[in-house]
Amino acid sequence: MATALGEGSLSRVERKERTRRAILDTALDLSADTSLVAVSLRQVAKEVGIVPTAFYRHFASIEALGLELVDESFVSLRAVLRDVRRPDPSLKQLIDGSVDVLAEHVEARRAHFGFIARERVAGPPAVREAVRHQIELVERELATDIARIPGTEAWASDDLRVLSRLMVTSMVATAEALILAARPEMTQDIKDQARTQLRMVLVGALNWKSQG
Amino acid sequence: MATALGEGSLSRVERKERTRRAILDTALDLSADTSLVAVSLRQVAKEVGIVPTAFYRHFASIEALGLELVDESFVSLRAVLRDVRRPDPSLKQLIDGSVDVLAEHVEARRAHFGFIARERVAGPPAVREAVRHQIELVERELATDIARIPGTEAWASDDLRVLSRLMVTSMVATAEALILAARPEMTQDIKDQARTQLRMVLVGALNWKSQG
DNA sequence: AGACTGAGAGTACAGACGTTCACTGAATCG
DNA sequence: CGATTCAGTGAACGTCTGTACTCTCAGTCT
Repeated sequence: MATALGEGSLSRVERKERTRRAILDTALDLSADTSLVAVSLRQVAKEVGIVPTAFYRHFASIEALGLELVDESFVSLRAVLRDVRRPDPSLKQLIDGSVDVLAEHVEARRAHFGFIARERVAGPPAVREAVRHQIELVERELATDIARIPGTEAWASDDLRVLSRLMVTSMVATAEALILAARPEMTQDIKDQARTQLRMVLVGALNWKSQG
Repeated sequence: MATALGEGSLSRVERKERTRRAILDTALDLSADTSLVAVSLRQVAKEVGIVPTAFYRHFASIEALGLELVDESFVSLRAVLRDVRRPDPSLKQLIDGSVDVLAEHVEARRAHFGFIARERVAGPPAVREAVRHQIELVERELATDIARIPGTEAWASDDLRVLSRLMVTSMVATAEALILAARPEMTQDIKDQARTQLRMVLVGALNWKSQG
C-alpha cells in the first residue's frame, strides 16, 4: 500500500491535486486582467508548465474550471457573513465591524472577490448563471441574519429582501472599490465611505416601519 | 458638387457613416453575450458584411471602437439624469418618477446600459478605465442635483458624495436587473423593489443630519 | 514481481486570429 | 472630362486556438 515516500516526492493523488490547484490559481490570476472568457486553455497550460492536452485530465473545459472557481469564491464571500454574525448582534458596533471584516476578507481573498464581480456580468454563460444563483442565496442568507436582529421582527419579508439586496449590492461594490484601490490610504477612504453608506442605509431601514 | 443622387444611392460620406454605424451596432450586439474582450475584429466584419481589413478604415482596433461605444452609452445614461431632473423637484413624486424614467430609458437603450455594466469590470483596460471615469462624472453630476433639492443645503459634501455613489450603484444594479428580466411581469417586480430601495435610502438620508 | 493505471508528453491538424500589402472602381473634385 | 481620393477587396503571413490521437513511465495494486 503506502510505500514510504521520499520527503520531496509526493503520492500520485497529491501530485494530481497539486497540478489541479495550480490550474485553478493560474486561471484565476489570468482572468483578473479582463474576464475568464478571454482566458485560453493553452495560456493556462503554458503558465502552469504542462502541455495543453494535459489540461483535460483535470477539467473538461475552461467553463467547467470556472464553475469550480465560483464555488471557491463563494466560500470566501460566505466567510464574510459568518464573521460578521459572530460578535454580539448589537447594531451600533456591528456597522464598523462589518466594514472591517469585509475589508480583511477582501484583502485575504482579493482574487475571489474580483472574480465574483467580473464573472457575474461578463463570464462564460454558465459561470455567469452560477454566480448569480449564488448571490441570490447569499442575499437570502443575509435576510435571515437581519431578521434575527432585535427590532426587525415585525418587518415584511419583501422589505427584508429589498434591504438585504441593497446591502449585498453595495457590499460587492465596496469590495470592488477595495480591490481597485492602489494605495493603502485610499483603502481607509473607501472604508469610511462604506461605513457612512451602511449607516445611511440602516438609518433608513430603522425608520422604515413608520413610513407605511 | 452635389451630383443628383438616385433615391436608393447615397453619397460617399453617407455610405461610410452607414458602415461605421453598422460596425458599432454589431460590436455592441456581439459584446452582449460576454464582453467586448471576447469580440474579434473578424467576427464584426463578417457580421457587418465587409472584409476584415475594411474594418481599419473606421477604427484602429476593437479597443478604439469600444471607447466610442463608451461615449454613446453614457449619452444614454446621462439622459436618465436629465429626464429625472426635468419635473419639479418635489421629493415625494420624484422617487416613483425616477424609477419609471430609468426603466423607460433602459428599455429604449438596453444595449447601452448592459455595455456599461459589463465593460466597467470586464472590458479592455482602456475601455474599463473610460467607463469608470464617466461613472465618476455621473456621480458628481447627481451630487450637484441632489444639493439643489430643498432640505439638503446644509449637507457635508462628503455625505453628498456617499449618497450619490450609493444611488448610482443601485441605479446600475437596477438597470442590470431590468435587462436580465425575461418576462414583463418581472419588470414590474424589479421596479417595485427599486422604488422601495430608493425610498429606504432617502429616508436614511433625510434622517441623516440628526445622527451626527 | 508483475500487471495496471493514469498524469503528462509529443505530434498533428484545421480553423480563427490580427495585420500587411497591392488592388479596384465608383464617387468626388478641379 | 480627366485626375484624385478612398471605402472596400482579396491574397498572404505568422501566430494562437481547441482538440484528436498515440506514447511513456512512475506510482499503485494484487
